[in-house]
Amino acid sequence: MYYRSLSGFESKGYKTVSSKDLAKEGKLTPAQVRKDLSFFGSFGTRGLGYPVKELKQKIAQILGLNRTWNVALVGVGNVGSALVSYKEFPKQGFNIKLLFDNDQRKINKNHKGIKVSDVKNLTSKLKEHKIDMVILAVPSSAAQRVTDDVVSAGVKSILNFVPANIKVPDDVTLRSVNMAMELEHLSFSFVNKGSFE
Amino acid sequence: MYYRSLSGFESKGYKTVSSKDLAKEGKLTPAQVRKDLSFFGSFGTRGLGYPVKELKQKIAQILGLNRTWNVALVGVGNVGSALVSYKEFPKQGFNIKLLFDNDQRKINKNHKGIKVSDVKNLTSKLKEHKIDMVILAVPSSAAQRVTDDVVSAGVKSILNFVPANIKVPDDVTLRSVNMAMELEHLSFSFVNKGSFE
DNA sequence: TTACTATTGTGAAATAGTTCACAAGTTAAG
DNA sequence: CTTAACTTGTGAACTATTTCACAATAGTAA
Repeated sequence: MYYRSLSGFESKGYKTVSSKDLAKEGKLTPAQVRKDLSFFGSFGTRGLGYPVKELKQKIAQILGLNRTWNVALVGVGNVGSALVSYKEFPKQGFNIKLLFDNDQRKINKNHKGIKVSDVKNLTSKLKEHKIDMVILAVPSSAAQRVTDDVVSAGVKSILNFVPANIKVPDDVTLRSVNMAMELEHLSFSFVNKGSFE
Repeated sequence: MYYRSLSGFESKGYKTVSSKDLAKEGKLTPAQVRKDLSFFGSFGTRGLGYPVKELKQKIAQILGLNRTWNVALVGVGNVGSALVSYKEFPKQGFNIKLLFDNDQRKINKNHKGIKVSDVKNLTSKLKEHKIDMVILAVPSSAAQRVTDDVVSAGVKSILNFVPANIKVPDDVTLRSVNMAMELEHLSFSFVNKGSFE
């Protein structure tokens, strides 16, 4: 979030920003901002604030955005297709290099300039192309099976869009995005307006 | 998350589950599960556990899943198209009733059985069809403008897929999904493996 | 009935996270 | 040079969340 805010301040021509400025962007307190940043180091100057460019670069380094990542996507359905075209990914150094599906009608066809491979060759191709991260967008029924193959290829980072409870070993980072859950949040807030939240 | 776990236990034929069972599903402690549930009431039986069906129904009620919601989607691009076809939405009672775009080539065409309307008529149509929630999948540059129209139509719940910092009044619930941020999480974990986390 | 095992619900204790408040440093104006 | 306005970095205070631990039951078997 700070990274995105800083990009905004940078394009507005700011040379420095205060913790107060950053706080306003994300509904935080200035103290929170200072504590957050000070966890990683002492980037600001008393009386002046934080240097926008340098802080942005520091955060890029912390987030691992100052390199490129080889990403593979499994499941070229509705969600998968959308992600292939998602422009933010390459902008931040996440390059989708391989696509996989199990549908013969899709295999070997080009999809936004990338040839779709048979998911049967998943493990070998992931190794061969030195893939760092895998995005899962397969049907729920196939999710665990595909995940096991991805793990056996040595991939340590998985972004899961399947609404299923997937198990991975401790040394693998799994992050799940469940769009239905996001709408459930809204309906919860709606129903319980004022009570909890 | 509990709702999803309970669905799983239900289809496996469980009549009751313990806090221990539920904890295993979501990497929580049994104490956490009991505290979470007890916040909303006392649903279990000592010695026995929680009745799966009843607890699931209770959570559905808490989340607002025991009714249907009228949803509109603005921006029928890559992400928007994927969401229109997302099967989990109708399963949980979220029915996409209206689609909007500003591209003349898309307007009045059918998209998965729903006619795409001109975004010019957004406010009036949202009111007319009693829309409860709006999903935003427009380009960043249009996000705030569209949001303002949505708010002025009286919609109180917005799910935003645009990677931009959108402002809404306090009485409107805005939830944002930023897919690039999800990959940043993975790269952060990768780079800082073992250090923080 | 009794003994034993399972399991909830919940105060109390322990951890974790946030905000406060202020010394220390920076800039600008007179 | 002095004063005033800012603003960081960070212990200390405060607030919130999680875990512990145990009384209170429920089920089962002898």
